[in-house]
Amino acid sequence: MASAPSALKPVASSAAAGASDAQAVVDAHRDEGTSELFGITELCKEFGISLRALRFYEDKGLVAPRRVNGARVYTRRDRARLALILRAKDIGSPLSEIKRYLDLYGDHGEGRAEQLSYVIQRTDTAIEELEQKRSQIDATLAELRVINASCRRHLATRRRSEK
Amino acid sequence: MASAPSALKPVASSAAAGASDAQAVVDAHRDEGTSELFGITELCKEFGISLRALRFYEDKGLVAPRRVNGARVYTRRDRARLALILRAKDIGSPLSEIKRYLDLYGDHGEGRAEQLSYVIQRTDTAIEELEQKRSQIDATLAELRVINASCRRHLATRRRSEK
DNA sequence: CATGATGCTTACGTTAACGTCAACTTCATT
DNA sequence: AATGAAGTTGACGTTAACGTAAGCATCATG
Repeated sequence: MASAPSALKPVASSAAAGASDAQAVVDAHRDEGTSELFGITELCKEFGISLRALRFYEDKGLVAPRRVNGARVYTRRDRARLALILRAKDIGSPLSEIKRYLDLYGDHGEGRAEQLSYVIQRTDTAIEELEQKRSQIDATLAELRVINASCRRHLATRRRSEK
Repeated sequence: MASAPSALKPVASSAAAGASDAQAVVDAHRDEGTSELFGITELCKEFGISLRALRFYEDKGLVAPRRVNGARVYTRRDRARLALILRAKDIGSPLSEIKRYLDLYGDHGEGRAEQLSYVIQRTDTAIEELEQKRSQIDATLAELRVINASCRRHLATRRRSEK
């Protein structure tokens, strides 16, 4: 709630125009496009985070940019991962969770059946957890609306009896 | 996401049977019922938190139980506050936020018009922020479902070509 | 070639949210 | 009176997520 404006841009939908946003994001993540590359400051500015933070995420193994003469070079995929990281953070997940979380976006399609069902399991539980969190938010929202309405009523009544 | 099962019980709806859950929670919070009292271990067990944690929340001014011979005694209101605190935590708000947040549940109805509109403002922005967070969760959910479905498809295809 | 600008690494500092101890006090029992 | 359970207050340790500062390499430019 105190989280910065968090410039979470739509990750520039890439693939088919018919694909849903979610599909696009997932695709973008898998895409190892060597095409567009980004520098660290570039990316940090775009997402409104500090250099230190991004390097920190790297230390934690959340992103792994290539190096060119020691300098970090980020691909579109790294950029997509970063977007996921920041969104997950805003949702309130700790980085430790996010790391395991990110693996899910990786290579569904290549692995053996065993790994596929593992991903299915993980996503299933992740979905459940998120749905729970969502319902918590809904409950809080409902209460806040009650308070808000109550205040507005009181205020209205007060104004009537004032003049 | 790593949050414990979080035994968030419905706070035992109190008032009119017609009132919504949200209304009941808000009412329960305002109710300074001297009736039911709780000890610290009792409350901690009920909500599945540590003694240290609850005392910590007190240090931070989130709850203010009465003292009887130095020992903490919690009212139903304190209990309701605790429920709100834990839910807000699960949502991902830091305690610092939660503190200001809790004031909203306090005394809408008594204050002067000035204070009423202040609460309205605060709730308005809080509602907006929560709605944003909610939509972030929705986006993530959508993506996870895409991944999940994709894996299931792959798995199905694999099984077909296996025999 | 000197000079920024940009980037890298190492290391220490910081805040939040507790956990863990240690050293009592209070209360109910034995 | 002694014991044990439950509670209290510090004080210190810890983990997460960075911020800040120091010192060094690289690269384009005047």
